[in-house]
Amino acid sequence: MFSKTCEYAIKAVLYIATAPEENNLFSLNAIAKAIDSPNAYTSKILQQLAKTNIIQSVKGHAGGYFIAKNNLSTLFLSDIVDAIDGDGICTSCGLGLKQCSAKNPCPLHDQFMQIRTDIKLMLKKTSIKQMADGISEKDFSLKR
Amino acid sequence: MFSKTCEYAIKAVLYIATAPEENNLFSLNAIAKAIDSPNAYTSKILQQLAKTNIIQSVKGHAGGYFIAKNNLSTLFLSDIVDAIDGDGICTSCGLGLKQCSAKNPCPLHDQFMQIRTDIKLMLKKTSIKQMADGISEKDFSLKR
DNA sequence: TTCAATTCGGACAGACGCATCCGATATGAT
DNA sequence: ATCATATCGGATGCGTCTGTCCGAATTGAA
Repeated sequence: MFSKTCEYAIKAVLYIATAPEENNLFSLNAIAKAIDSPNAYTSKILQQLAKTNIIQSVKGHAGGYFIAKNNLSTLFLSDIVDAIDGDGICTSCGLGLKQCSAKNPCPLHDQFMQIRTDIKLMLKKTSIKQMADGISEKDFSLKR
Repeated sequence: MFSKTCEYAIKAVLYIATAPEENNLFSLNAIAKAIDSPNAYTSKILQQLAKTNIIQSVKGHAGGYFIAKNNLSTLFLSDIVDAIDGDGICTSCGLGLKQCSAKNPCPLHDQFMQIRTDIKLMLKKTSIKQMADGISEKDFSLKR
């Protein structure tokens, strides 16, 4: 469904979003450990998320990553997926045809239309904050 | 959604399934041309489909590939996807967690459950024969 | 029998996603 | 100032999926 990079990104954002207080910082090491991801690779992903303003970074001594509180309330799963994998999962043809459309449909077009619509809707309405709150409540796992 | 290999496989099977008469043979070259796929690579995929009995092959001069008529009526999209990509698309966790389940769910588990169920159902009930019939009628494209 | 057409099967090449390494840069503490 | 602790950014390596090459095997036709 998602690329491995995107899976790491989602887990990282969810973990950062569990911060109980505003502007609570998490270091790269803490994040990578919490989501059981390779340290160096996770660094790249966090940089990418910072560049697209999904998370914020603080450089230097005692630095780390956090999510601005005003961002958190408007942050959805779709934002992360778009930033990392793009929106191909919701738009591209099931057979990989570039000219596939409602007017010029591939044989699978109708079958996939509904699925893609459902995925798009799910990503759009799944709030990061809501999921992060669920983690602290129910001890959801971000590892294994 | 699917691997490129799987996309080629689906297109190839759909093309072969458009045969108007029983046991109508298509050569590798004809298939690759019809679905706009690399010749040599398509060969590998057709071998794989033949090994899993989704299609049948005839070796030697004037050989080629065909689908046994009694197979065609019971052949569904899920058969091809299972043979090439496996059933991970319908079963594996959205975050790539191996121990994710209803008892021990990841934060995305509930959201993905419905999507995966829908995909599985769609693949299971989408008949190759039915789609192939649609191709001859409406001039669906298997290229571009 | 010989030849041409075709699938089969193994080895190899290329591209891209995944992952690592290391120096540069930034920042707070001593 | 100097140092320790972080993130940043470029270069590089690895593995898998995608794709190619070529000879072997099979079959029908001349």
